[in-house]
Amino acid sequence: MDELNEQQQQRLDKLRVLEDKGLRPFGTSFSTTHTFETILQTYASLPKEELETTPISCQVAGRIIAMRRFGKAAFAGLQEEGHRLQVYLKKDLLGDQTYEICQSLDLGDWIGVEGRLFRTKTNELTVEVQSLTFLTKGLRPLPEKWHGLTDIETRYRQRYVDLIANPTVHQVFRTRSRIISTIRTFLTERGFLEVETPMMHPIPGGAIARPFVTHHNTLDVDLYLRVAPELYLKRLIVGGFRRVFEINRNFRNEGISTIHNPEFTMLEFYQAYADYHDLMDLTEQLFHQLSVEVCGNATVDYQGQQINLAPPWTRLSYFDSLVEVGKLDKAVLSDHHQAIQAAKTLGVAVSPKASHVDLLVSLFEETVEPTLIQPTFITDFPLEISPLARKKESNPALTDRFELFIGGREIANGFSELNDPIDQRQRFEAQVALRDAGDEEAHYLDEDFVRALEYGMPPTAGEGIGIDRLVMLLTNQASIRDVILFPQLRPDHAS
RNA sequence: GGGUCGUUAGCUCAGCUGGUAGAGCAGCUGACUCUUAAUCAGCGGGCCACAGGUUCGAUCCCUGUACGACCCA
Repeated sequence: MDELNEQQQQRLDKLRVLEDKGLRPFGTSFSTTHTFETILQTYASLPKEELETTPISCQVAGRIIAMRRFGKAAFAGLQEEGHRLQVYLKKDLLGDQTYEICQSLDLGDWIGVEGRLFRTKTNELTVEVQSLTFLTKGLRPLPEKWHGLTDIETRYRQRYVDLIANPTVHQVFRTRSRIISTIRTFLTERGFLEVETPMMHPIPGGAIARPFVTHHNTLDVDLYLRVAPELYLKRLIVGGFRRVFEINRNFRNEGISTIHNPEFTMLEFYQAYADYHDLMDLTEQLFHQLSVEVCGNATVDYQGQQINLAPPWTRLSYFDSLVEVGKLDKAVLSDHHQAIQAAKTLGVAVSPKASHVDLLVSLFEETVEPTLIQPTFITDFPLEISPLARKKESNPALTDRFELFIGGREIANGFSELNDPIDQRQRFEAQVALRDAGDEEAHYLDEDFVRALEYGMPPTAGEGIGIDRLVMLLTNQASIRDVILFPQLRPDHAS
């Protein structure tokens, strides 16, 4: 423990005083009749007179976050689950002994109270306390009441303090939970089965990304934290599940930014007999429903931009987007030297090893992606960067794939799955060649996955949706760290 | 990895060209039985992120380190 400051010492002293009075500073249980939320909802509009003629008793508990004392009476603000309720402590109702305890209460302490609801002169719904139970002593002072806790580093490192001091933060994480449960219901209602597949993979696969490595001692093998569940979910389609989904963590050993956390939550779902068009339709429905149910409107404000999630959304092919949105010369699409020139003109860094498709990817990220504010499906991605997607019948250099962009960033990725094991093996081999040439993000050859496809996977479409970025959009948060309870930070050696 | 900025009381922040530090809230003591940024009177509280350097003297100038934010790769 750190060296105690003055206020911590005073709180420890008060704890001893409570003990001397025979009270437990860290209590056991307390039964409540209401949550603050139900009280505030149920009685919000009940007038003063009615509360007096038909008294309502309640037993509630919360953390003290405000205290205004008047000698022989006091008002305390309690907080529970991000909601606030005032209680009135009066000496002649509580008795001398209990009131003495009230006088030593600190901001941060937890108490339970029993009493009657009334409205004050200023009409605030308040509990007039008849008896008080001390629940837990808080040994550290709370942040300040006006500004709360604003230091970003402390907010992330000590999220518990952030949640106490900033009710809007509390609200963001409640909304996050609502978003995820709405997604579960949406998919379950449509016949999708929720499954759990391994987080530790002997061969990392399913995405182009660098994995984290760990070691299993008894088996004496290296295992990789998964970069995506894709290859396991498709094995389940092979096994005969018609529609499956998984909402869980992926781990990618990459940099940290306002839109990247090393562990992040991904929804992946797979639907047999469907193609990528079906999934674009389904995605429009899902996002529209989420927006209406969670935000109350099909249009959401994201960082000052109005984003309309009502379908239908723009659908535009990858190549067309480079020309129409990115304003690049059409020759760039086919001519390597033109592409290099375009990159240089735009100031995009060009590796001498970069293939033509690598250049197009960079040009897309530079000229197209940031401009896609309204929901847009970009379709028909090049084969080389889509090693798990089905070839387009009309053009085998492309795939039946889409990515969804909203607010200038990628939010989802889906495609008609490649179910031809012979083609899949060739694609893996091309990836292995890239890996041998030094590309650490390229795929490994997963023999067991190819074997699964050899047993026959029905035509299937699959999609992944980045849950954290979706939550950012629907809660209007600028940084991924504001939608992840405990974002990854460098270890803090000071504490 | 590079650049810019930041780190001062429990919290939020001031601190001028270098002379060993201030406010508000919170805390403590006292007054007050309908306050809600309660009010009034008084009082405490600091390794100025850390380590060096320059200087008679450093929160302040210089170098480095740690952590964070933003931008770039």
